[in-house]
This record gives sequence, structure tokens and C-alpha cells, in this order.
Amino acid sequence: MTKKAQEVMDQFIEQKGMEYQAEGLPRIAGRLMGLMLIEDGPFAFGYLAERLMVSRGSISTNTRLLENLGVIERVSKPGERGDYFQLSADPYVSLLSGINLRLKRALTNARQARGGLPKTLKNAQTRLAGLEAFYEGFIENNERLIQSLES
Amino acid sequence: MTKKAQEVMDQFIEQKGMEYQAEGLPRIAGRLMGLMLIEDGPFAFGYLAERLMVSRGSISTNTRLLENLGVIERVSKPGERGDYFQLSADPYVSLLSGINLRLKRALTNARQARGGLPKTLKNAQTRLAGLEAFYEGFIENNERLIQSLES
DNA sequence: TATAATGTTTAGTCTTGACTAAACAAATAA
DNA sequence: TTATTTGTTTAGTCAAGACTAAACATTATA
Repeated sequence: MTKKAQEVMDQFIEQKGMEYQAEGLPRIAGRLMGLMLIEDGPFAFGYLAERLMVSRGSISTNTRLLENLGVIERVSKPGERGDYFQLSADPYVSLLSGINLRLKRALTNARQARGGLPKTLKNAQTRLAGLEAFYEGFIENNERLIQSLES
Repeated sequence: MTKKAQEVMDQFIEQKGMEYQAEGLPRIAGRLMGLMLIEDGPFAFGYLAERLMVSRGSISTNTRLLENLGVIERVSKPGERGDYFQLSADPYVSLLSGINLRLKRALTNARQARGGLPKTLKNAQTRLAGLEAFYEGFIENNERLIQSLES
């Protein structure tokens, strides 16, 4: 491992941390993703804490978060006591599925509002229909991308 | 305006507030969007504060936030001193453009990392390529949706 | 001139959540 | 049995940000 490669890796890990933070997620969750993208797994629980220089509590919390998002999974090694983690088989499919879940909820809200308003409120009806069209297009895009990514 | 219609509107406004909060944005920003989607604009600054029962400072902050996202715009009325706000012509196009900006930054980060790592790190190269493919697909989808929404 | 209205900024409060250290429970190893 | 190890939970600290009230600057109006 050259020194330059190490630097590239460390920088990538920190960048992923900042990207996650910008999306409203914990920075450590992003750094975990960065690490698991750029180094070969599976990763021991203790290694993650040491490598990222954070507490075991933070590893516990953030690995669970990423597990719930479906982008990593907890695995075991025969004869080993500790937990290991690795990227999911289709991390981006899981991610897109989660996004679509929230989008569908918002779409339902919009439809219910439109249905509950009198037809005479033309402008509101039109704006809500536009909102629905946006959600529908976005959801459909995601579903198509899921198809194309599914291995 | 029937009582039921009022309830549907109020509920929609609050739902939008919660949706925004779930995305890591201020709840008031979401309530502003909900209001502007369901009532006819343009909306006077003071009306927004009264209708949503929040301080003028919060209206000032959150209208600026939504302006920066490109989903609403500040307008003036001839002969009137106060500011008015209304939905942008293409609010979702602006939204998608902002998303794509961040995605493109992340894509650049991934490409730079992959380029900076030795080709011999086969697995890292493969995972980064997968990440790039995901970003590229997502970006392309958004661009297509932008096209279809553009009025 | 005062007086009022308008939007921004500032100061301060309060909540939330990210994070750590330490206690803990459970399992293994000595 | 007693150590250790491992992951979770708890208690507490710290920082960030959402929000309000009030001060402020600006502009219009009386």
C-alpha cells in the first residue's frame, strides 16, 4: 500500500462523511460507508472503531443505522465470536427502495388532499396534480434504476 | 370554503411540514410549501406569518431558504410596498437541478478516488465503479425528468 | 416632522441529536 | 470459578439549528 493510495482512501472516507452530513445523516455513518467502499471486507466491529477512531458506541449506533437502510449487512465468521460487517449485495437498490417508500407516502398525502378538496378549487387541483406528476415520475425513475441495478 | 376543505388544507400543510422535517429541512419551510401548493398566491409576507402562526423572522428565514432552492420566488405588486411570494414556474425542475448538483459532486469524488488508486486494487476499483454507475443512472434519470417537466 | 408598516438581523431560549465514556449483559477462555 | 472480550445501553456533554421576541434600518404615510 503506497502512501499516496492511503491518502486517497482517507480523503474519500472523509468526503463520504461530509456528503452524508449534507444529507442530514451522521457523519460517522458516511465515513463507515466510505471505508467499506474502499477497503475489502468483511470488517470486524473492533477494526471499524480503531480505523475511524470513534467509540464502540458510535459504531454500534451507526452500523445499525446503515443496516436499517439496507446498505450494509452484519455477517458472522465460522469460529469467530465477533460481528463482521460488509456492503450489501445491492446497496443502491436498498437505498432507492427506501427513498421510494417515503415518496409514495408523500404521493398518497397529495392524492388524499386533492380528493378531499372540491373540484371547484381549480388552481389547487392543478397544483396538486402537478405535484403528483412529479412524484410519479420520480418514483418510476427509481423503479427503473432499481431494475437496471438489480444483480 | 367548507369546513371540511379547511381541515383538508390544514392537514396537508402539516403533512408537508413533517415531510420536510424528515428530509432534514425546517418544518416551517415545509408548511410554507404546503400552504403555497394548496392556496392561491401570491402571498403577502404578513399573511404567511399570520396564517402559519409563526414569527416574521421565521418567515424571513424560510422564504429565503425556499427561494435559494428555487421552488418559490419573491414578487412585487404594483403600488404595494410589501413583498409577495409565489410558487416558481417550475418548482420541481429547480429542486431536481439542486439534487443533481450534489450528486455530480459526489460522482466527481468517486471518480477521483478511483483514478488515484492503483489498478491492482481490483475490488476497490469495482466497488467505486459500481458507485459511479449508480450516480450516473440517478443523474440521468433526473435530467430526463427535468426535460419532461419543463414547461 | 412624527408615526406606522415592512423585512432583516440579533440575542437568547430550547430542543434535538451526535458523540463519548462507562456501566452493563452475555458469551467465551483461562 | 475468575478474566476477557464483545456489542449494547445509559448517562452525560457538546454543538447545531429551529424558533421567537425585540431591536433595527428602511421606506412610506399622516
